[in-house]
Order: sequence, then C-alpha cells, then structure tokens
Amino acid sequence: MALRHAVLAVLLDGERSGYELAKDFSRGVANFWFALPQQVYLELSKLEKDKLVTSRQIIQESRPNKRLFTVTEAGHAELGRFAQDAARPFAVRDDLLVKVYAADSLDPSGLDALLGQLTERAEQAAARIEVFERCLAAMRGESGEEDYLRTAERIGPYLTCLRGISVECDTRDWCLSTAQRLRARTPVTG
Amino acid sequence: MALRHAVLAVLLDGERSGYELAKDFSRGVANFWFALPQQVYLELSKLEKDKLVTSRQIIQESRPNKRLFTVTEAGHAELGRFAQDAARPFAVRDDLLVKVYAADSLDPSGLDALLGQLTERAEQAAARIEVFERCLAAMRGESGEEDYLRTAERIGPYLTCLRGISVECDTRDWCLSTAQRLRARTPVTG
DNA sequence: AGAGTCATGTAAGCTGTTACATGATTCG
DNA sequence: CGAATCATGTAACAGCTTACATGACTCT
Repeated sequence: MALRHAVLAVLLDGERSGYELAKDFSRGVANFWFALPQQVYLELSKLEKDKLVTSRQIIQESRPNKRLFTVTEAGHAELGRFAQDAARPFAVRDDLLVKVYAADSLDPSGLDALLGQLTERAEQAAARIEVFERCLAAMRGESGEEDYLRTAERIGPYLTCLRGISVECDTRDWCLSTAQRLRARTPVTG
Repeated sequence: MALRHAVLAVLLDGERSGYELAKDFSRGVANFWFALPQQVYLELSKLEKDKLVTSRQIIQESRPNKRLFTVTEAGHAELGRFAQDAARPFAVRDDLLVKVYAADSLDPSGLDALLGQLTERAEQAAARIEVFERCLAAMRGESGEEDYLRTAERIGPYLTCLRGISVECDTRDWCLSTAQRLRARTPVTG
C-alpha cells in the first residue's frame, strides 16, 4: 500500500485520466511520489476493483478514448485511515551520493564523469525550481503567500510544492559546491 | 544493482562486519542509502560470491563469531564502472508529503494525527542533525572545513555528511512551518 | 527479570523497473 | 518525414519489506 494513497491524494484535485496522472507521477509535478506510467495504470485498476475510485469513459474522435477517475466515499475514508497510520520514515536512496562517497577512490575519468553528473543534477534541480515556482504563483494568484495559506480552501498542494522548491534548492547548491570542492583537489596536470 | 555499490562504497573506509554495515544502513549514518539488515547480509553474500568483496572470520569467545569484509580489486573496478554509468534520477517517495497533500480533506482527528507526525519528523531530523554534526567534527579534527576539504586524503564521507545535514535542516524547518500553517487554519472551537 | 547489544541468516510476499505492444494525430 | 503527444495496458524480473529463527552476554 503505497502508490495507492498518492494516487487518491492527487485525485482530490478533481477528475483525471490515467494518462494525466501518469505524467504527474513520472515528471516531477507530483513532487512527493515518483512512479512510472505502467505502475499508475495498474494501481488505478486495483483502486477501481476495490471501489476506492470510479471511472467514466470519454469517447473521443481524433484522440484515443480515455477514462476519467474520481475518488469515491470509500476512497476518502481510506485516505482518512491512512493519515492516522504512522508515516514510515523517509528512506534516502541516491546513486549520486554513493558516487560522491566513493569519489576519493575514483580514477581521473571516473571523477570526471561524476563531476558531469553533479552539474547535470544541479541543472535539473534548477529547472524544477522554476516549474514549482510557476505552480505556486498560479495557485496563489493575486494573494500574498501567508494570506493565501490562511484563507484558501485547499493548501495541501501549495505546501508540498514549497517543500519541492526547498529540496531542489538544496540539491542544486550542494551539487554545485561539491563539484567545485572535488575540482579544487584535482588541479589540471600536464 | 543498487545496494551493491552503496555497500562497496562504505567498505572503502576499511574492513567491516555485516552487523556494523547493517547498523549503518538501517540507522541514518550511511545517510545516502537506507537498507534493512536482512538486505545487507544478503547483498554481502552475493558480493562475496561475485568476488567483489572478501571476508575473513573472527572467532570470538564472549560474543558470536563475525566476518569482516573488504573490497577486492574487482570491487574497486566495479565502483569505477558504476561512477561512469548515468546516475538514475533521484525518486522521492514520502508518505508524509502525501498526507500533507491530502490535508485539506481530513477530518479533525486525521489532521491532528498529521500534525503529530510532522512534529515527530521534525524531532527526528533535529536528532540526526546533531549526529551528523558530531561526525563532521570528528572527521575534520583540528582543521577548518575548507582547509580539511582541500587537504584531507578522503573527503567523500564528509561531503555526503554535509548533504545529510542540509537535507535534515530543510526537513525540520518545513515540517515545523507546515504544522504551524495547518494549525493556524483550524482555530480551537468550543 | 527484562531490555538491549552482538551476530547472522532464510523464506514469503509486495513493490518497482524494464521490456514489449499498439496506433492515430499533431507539430516542426 | 520523424518526433512528440495522446492513451492504455501486459508480462517478466529485480529489489525491498515483513515475518521467522537463534542464542549468549551486559546493563538497569
């Protein structure tokens, strides 16, 4: 039971197709849970079988038909139960950190590859920061942030988006400073 | 292939027993990769079978016997190859963020549970920050940070530890401000 | 006396990834 | 004309979690 509640949570925003959900989960928009499209489609079938969501089919002419999903009463109840359960501690698993940990034992070409990956990750983080910032601006509209957070009907998505930004800022800064520090130790020889 | 390289990376610090590794991976010390003890023992057998590590047994009297593992030449080569492979993008999967996303739809008791979990997570983060900070101090000894990073033989562990601290600071701050913001919207009624 | 530490595993089950499969439409 | 977008799935495999199993020693 994992993706399950993430899908239900995103469906709180309203009817969505599997395709839209899959995009959210495999790009970074649903910043709190990553999943591949295959997994999303599978989970939607299970959720429907368990009556936590319902779907209605939309017949389209110039596009493939699609199904739009909505959370049922039982789905809402399930989310309520989920909130009560102890949240399992967040488990970090990051290839890039493993490589940095082992950086000292790498040969020049390995180190070079690592520096490239750090830079790339920093760039990805920067790109995501921009996306998130536009999301926030769109959500809050005219209001100031604190004002929005006090008065808006729905603030969950705003709060998780804020988290996305701070995590990515952190990632970007760490990647850049780490790359610099590793470079500072291997002066260009020859 | 996943835990595999994380274990090899930790073993670069020198001979370790399965038990010690398991502790590192299931507590937060090996900050970059979480794994349960069972998984670590299993991975060590596989690594030994594939000759990427060797072990020697230590017979103990007042304690169970143990095996100490070391990275082989082939193990070092494997880490080198790993560094060259593109690092797979980091995938976030966090229960707590799912709950915050769904916060608006929770009843008072669900929201209360969530606030508790946010506080708890903030406390865990604070505790880990202290642990990491002591690790850093121990590693750098008398030297200043930038000095240490330029001159020390091995800095990988220091760099990942720095990352651990900034991630946990971020977690702590976000959990606390999020709890506050959610509380501000549900004034005590009655 | 009970909890925690040292020390190592096996087996079943669930979750996530990779590979495969299809096919029309729109944009550059 | 090739690539991307829309749209939905199945099957095999790899990785992670939960439950089970054992047993002496040390600290409160």
